[in-house]
Amino acid sequence: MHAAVASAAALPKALLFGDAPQDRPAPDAAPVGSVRVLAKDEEIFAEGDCTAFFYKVISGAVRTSKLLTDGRRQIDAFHLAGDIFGIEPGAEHRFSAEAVGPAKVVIYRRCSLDALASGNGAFARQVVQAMMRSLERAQNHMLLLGRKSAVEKVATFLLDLAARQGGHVELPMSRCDIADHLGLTIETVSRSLTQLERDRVIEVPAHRRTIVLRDGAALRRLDS
Amino acid sequence: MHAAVASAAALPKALLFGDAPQDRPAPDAAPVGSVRVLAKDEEIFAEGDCTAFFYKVISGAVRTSKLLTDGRRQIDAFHLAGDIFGIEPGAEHRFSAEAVGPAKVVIYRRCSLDALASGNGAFARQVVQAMMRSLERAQNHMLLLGRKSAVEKVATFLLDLAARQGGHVELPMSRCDIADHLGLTIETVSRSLTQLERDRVIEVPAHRRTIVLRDGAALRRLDS
DNA sequence: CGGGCCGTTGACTCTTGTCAATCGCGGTGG
DNA sequence: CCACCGCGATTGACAAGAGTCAACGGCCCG
Repeated sequence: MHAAVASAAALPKALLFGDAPQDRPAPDAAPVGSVRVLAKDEEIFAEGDCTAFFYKVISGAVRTSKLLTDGRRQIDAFHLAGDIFGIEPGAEHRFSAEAVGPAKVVIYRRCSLDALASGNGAFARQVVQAMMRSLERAQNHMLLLGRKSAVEKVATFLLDLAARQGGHVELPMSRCDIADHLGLTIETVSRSLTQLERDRVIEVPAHRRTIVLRDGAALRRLDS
Repeated sequence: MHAAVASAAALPKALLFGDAPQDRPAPDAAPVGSVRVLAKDEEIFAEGDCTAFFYKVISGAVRTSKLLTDGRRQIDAFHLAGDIFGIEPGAEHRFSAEAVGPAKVVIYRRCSLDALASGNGAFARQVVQAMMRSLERAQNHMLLLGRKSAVEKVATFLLDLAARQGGHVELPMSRCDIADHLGLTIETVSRSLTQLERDRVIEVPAHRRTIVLRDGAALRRLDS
């Protein structure tokens, strides 16, 4: 069984019990730039919601993911402080987004996107760049998903996180989230970390949420 | 022509041959580009090449792919007639592109992309939409790569191709290309097709480059 | 103290990859 | 015309990597 199903309890309640439409931000409720404070696993938007807004992470981490009908989940990306997410081409979100832990996001009206058409502002450029970065990340991620082994996937993931966090690695997400991001199971993620630890490439202190990169060169070799 | 194909072709035409040429400022928006005729496997650009141009397929098919250092390849997408490819965020291509078989492409200068920053309305919007489509495809593909079984991958691939070709499936690419697109090996692709054939879901005439979809419902079930 | 999570580990299974043989087709040259 | 060759695709036997199922340990929190 896949990780996502195994840990049904960890999935947002909204997913399991259905989500009353009024639970979600009403299309006109949020002014540009308002902040929303989120609890762990709280849903920001669901697959199929209309794309009235997009978001920027202030603190914490957010995951965007898709589901197959049988519950298998693919996390597209983790978004950390400063990242923009939720920009989509169509009228409906094709991903759902939830807070990984307690988090804060700023909400922007999607129509700000139309500034692209008329706007030469710095903001428009920033939004377009965010989109391009998403695309770039998606492309790299496809290579990872389609062609890398479990250990390589984990190594790439750690290096990526280290680069985005400034050298150290503090995992804001669960093994289940990591597994769904890398197209693996939680057991395989765990075993890969154990193997990297055995090979003295990383160290994983007892809390298991911090990772010390011991041999960056070895990691980069795995990253190809 | 079926709706799906018409809409796929409509975007590029609007983008590049817009019916209101006068609202595009001339000098650095793309002049209708020169045509390049390509032989099978001929390279259009390589990973690392600078992104001076982007392209539209006139005929044939083009693949964009990435390589790991050990030679494993992930094909990002196949681009058919009417498709635009080669738009990238950075100064260098992070993919290589080659013709799948004999093909023709139109070449456009990339500098038209800079229209984004200076805010030329219609053109900018459409380029952004093309980018968003790439992103959408990338995202769907990640789900496929990370979470679908071999048979499911092949089923999805066939349905996608059928939608883009107007209902029938004529494979312009080799099993090897398909395998690299789906994150499989050629043997597994072949076995999956054989299994679908055994289950009377598809038929594969002797040339092995045409596929008849016999049980679309079954395919869609596999597609989830 | 007890229960629920989360993560790790072990034993086993199974899908997919690997390696190798074969088939069939199309082109080529005797 | 036909034998030969090369390439792409298929098939089979086997190996291996990852998934599944299950047990366990630590930690937090009531």
